[in-house]
Amino acid sequence: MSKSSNTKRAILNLAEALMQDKGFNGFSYAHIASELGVKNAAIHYHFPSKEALGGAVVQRYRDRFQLWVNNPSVKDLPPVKKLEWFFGIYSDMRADKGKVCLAGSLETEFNVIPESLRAQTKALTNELLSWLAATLEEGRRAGVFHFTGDPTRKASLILSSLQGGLQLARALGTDMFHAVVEQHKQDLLV
Amino acid sequence: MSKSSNTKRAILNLAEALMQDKGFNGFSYAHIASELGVKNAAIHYHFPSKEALGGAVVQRYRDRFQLWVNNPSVKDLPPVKKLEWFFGIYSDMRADKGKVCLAGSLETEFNVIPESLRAQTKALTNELLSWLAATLEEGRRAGVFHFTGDPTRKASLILSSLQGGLQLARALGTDMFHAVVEQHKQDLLV
DNA sequence: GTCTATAGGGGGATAGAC
DNA sequence: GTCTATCCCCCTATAGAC
Repeated sequence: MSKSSNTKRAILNLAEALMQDKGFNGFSYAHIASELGVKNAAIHYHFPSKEALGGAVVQRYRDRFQLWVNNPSVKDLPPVKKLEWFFGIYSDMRADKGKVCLAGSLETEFNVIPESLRAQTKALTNELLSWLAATLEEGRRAGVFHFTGDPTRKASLILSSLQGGLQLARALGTDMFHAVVEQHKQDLLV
Repeated sequence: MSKSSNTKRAILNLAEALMQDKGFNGFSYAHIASELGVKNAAIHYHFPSKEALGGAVVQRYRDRFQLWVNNPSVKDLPPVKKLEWFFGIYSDMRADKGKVCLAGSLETEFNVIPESLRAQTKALTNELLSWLAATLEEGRRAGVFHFTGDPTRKASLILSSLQGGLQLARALGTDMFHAVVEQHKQDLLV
């Protein structure tokens, strides 16, 4: 039972890392198996199909984000600190072997992944965007963020640039990603 | 000879569309062959390997962009119109079956494509960013664009958000992409 | 829970006829 | 230039032993 949980969690961890590194269609059961020192079939025992494995990865990713934003250590932060925390998530991905955002990876592969994963991708993206829009609105009302128009519109700009920035950094280097973050701070806080 | 050119060009066109739709590792020679009504081997005659095909697609894409920006019909445009033209390229991709930017697609697959394609991706991204930065600087000097900091920094924000915006739109709809563009116009022109 | 063994399909690529 | 035929590899997935 505890051994089961360990393997299952290890598979999830590796699958998540691989999806952010190579994409859903860019890794195989063999990658995970060899890394974990088990055989192909062992993975199928825990996750009957690759589609199920991918779905579990995204579901856990979503749950983790909701857990974070509902935790007082984030929820009670002032808007500026909340945003810095959010930017930090993406900076950490970049620092962690040049990973990209899971949502961005799945959106790029949108037309070559199973329908259930597309649905998971939509849900994840919605949740990221909703939280960001709410945070921007909160900050503008508090007078610390400055932007015009609908908060959701500004949120879509920021979210898309963080996604795209992590990708851009693969071609042009980490500085490119930090430039995106710094420019947002300039634009919002001035 | 003319028949050769026709087939070769048709392969390039289809491969480019497929890379923007499904990614480099998301399409196969079989896709192209069946669509064109030829056999697998015919494609290998024109492009010895998939790597060569992908490289030719990106090279043509780069050449086309350089041709555009050096043409008087774009080169002589005022900065605001230049930027609108650039945004229009991405809007057209979105309208064309939800394609994403070729650079973004390749960056997401960066760790699962051949080295020669990675080099092509870097070159393409550099060229897009350089042109955008120069245009932003030109507009700021002319007093029509308003932003603070290095033009390349602002350019990296805009480019990454266009890339990411096309991807976001796959999950949340076309409005999400237009929101990104509109927000940029607000931010720059106010 | 994990193994061996294998099925069954799709992928890129090549040889040689036409 | 395009075809048929085929090779070989990697993939996901399953059956049944341990």
